Amino acid sequence: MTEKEAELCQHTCDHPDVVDEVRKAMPGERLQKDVAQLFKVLGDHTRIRILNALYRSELCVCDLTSILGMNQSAVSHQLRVLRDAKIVRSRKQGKNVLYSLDDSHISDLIRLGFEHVEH
Amino acid sequence: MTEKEAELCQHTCDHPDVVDEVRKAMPGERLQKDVAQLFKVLGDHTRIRILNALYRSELCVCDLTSILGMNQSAVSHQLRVLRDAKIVRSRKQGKNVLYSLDDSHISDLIRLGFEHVEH
DNA sequence: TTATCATATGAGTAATTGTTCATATGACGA
DNA sequence: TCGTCATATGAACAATTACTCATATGATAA
Repeated sequence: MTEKEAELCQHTCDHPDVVDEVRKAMPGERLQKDVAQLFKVLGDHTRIRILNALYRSELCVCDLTSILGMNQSAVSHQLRVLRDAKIVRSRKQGKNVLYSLDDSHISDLIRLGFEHVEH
Repeated sequence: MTEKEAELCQHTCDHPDVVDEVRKAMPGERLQKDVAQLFKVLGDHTRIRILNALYRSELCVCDLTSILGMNQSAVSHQLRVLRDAKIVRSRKQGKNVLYSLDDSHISDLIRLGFEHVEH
């Protein structure tokens, strides 16, 4: 739809003032993109399983591989996504790399997600 | 990785007991899939923008089309995704269909998401 | 050093997804 | 009834993504 069409649409609608108000109250695009990105990273079965495991304990890649019953490469790839999103952090310990949740906000988010789904 | 390899991996790792504990404490697969699905639906820029708009007011498709500056078909498609996920609900009013957030849990989730991103 | 183990990563691929275009549905006013 | 408006939906397409395979890195042990 072109901008002109959207404009027209606004005029014909029932609540042009509400629309204007909402438009002004909308958060910035950057912020909304970041939030969408955060949820997108949380929105994957494998990654949710990883986070549930890390919610209980700091674990190495090998532990996670075993817990999830997946191949090590797949787990590492997903850990990278989680690390890039600053949802988990890692530290080296000898040959192993130990992962843990980065932030308590994340646990809250996941908990709330489970609460919602469980009704 | 085969199951046998995963098994082997567990033995070589530093914390086989922790791994066992975590494995037992993991939520059911169904539940984890549902949570991942919920976050996945929230994890899209357009849908987050729709939810932010509806957070302020009940709105018809036309209002949303105008606020987002997108074509009507795209908005309708995303509303369907949100409706299927029971994140928004709709009611008819004459020619229009009015959408609103379905549940306060959802507002909480989104608010938490923004709080996290804003640091 | 060399062999082995834990982890990371690039390429390739199949599946999913968001948007557009065209069209359908269904309600209202003339 | 007819035309118009608001919304919904199917098909097509481009972009993204999760996984696998093969290989690289980097640390430890012999």
